[in-house]
Amino acid sequence: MGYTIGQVAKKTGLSVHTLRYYEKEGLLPFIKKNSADLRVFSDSDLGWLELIECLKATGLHLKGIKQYIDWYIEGDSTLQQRLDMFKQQKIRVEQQMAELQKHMNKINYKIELYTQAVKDGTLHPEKETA
Amino acid sequence: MGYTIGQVAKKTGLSVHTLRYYEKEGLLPFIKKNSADLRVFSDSDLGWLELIECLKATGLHLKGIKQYIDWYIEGDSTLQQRLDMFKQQKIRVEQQMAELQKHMNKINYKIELYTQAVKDGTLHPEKETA
DNA sequence: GCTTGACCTAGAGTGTGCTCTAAGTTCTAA
DNA sequence: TTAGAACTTAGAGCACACTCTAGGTCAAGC
Repeated sequence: MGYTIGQVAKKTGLSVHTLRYYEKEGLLPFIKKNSADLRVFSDSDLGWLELIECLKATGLHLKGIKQYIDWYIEGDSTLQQRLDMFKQQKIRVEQQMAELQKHMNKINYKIELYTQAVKDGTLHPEKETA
Repeated sequence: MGYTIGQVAKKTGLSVHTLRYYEKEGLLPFIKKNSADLRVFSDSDLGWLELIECLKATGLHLKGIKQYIDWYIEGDSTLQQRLDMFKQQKIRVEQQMAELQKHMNKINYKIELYTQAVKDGTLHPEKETA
């Protein structure tokens, strides 16, 4: 229930530099410091890091994540904005999934093409535009 | 069957700057120049741009895309490398899809949470780590 | 013949997200 | 009590992928 920055770095795969950078950017406003001025991460902070990772991986920039956290801090008056943000993010993820499926189809086609080409020892039809 | 850089920019949504940059980086080695030194893009070049987009969107850096194009230029002796690259890329896309599904689940949970919170006018349980 | 617009090259500048360095403090353990 | 590891801040540096600027060419239309 209390982790050092090094422990959190190991747990999350982020570097200690990145964790400090996130804090500086206002993405981790709930971290405490102990008497020796060392950061003490709680389980809740780990939860925030997971959420940051989720929003980042789905295309939100740190600025957008900060906006969400600022809304969170502001309290119940921003519930609608936060809901809207998640709804917007859901739409993005759906688009990303559709895009990814299209890319997968193209890659599968290439794998077929090149599997045959390796068998033949040559790539004949050059269907690069497929 | 012959497009100016401006026409290709409109078609693809890339800027003319980006297209020139891609060429400079060796990603478009098949583009011709006409007598006035203007680039002439062919349909095949548009196909290459689609492939570049596909590889970029699935996590390959321009350097990796260049590697593929260099292999392509090198000819049949690199068929196996190119096949391996596409297989590797397929694995990446599968991972990305799984990740994206996890993120979608988290976002859906948040949408439920905040939909209820907006109804209630307040967010009680603070299940940020869910 | 002159303006406009699209193109050209070379190279500088920008935004994002880290990543590292320097100089210093604090804790642990031999 | 002293070495070493882990932490601190402030700020510089870096990689990537653009993005823009300056200065110039060229073709078409008024």
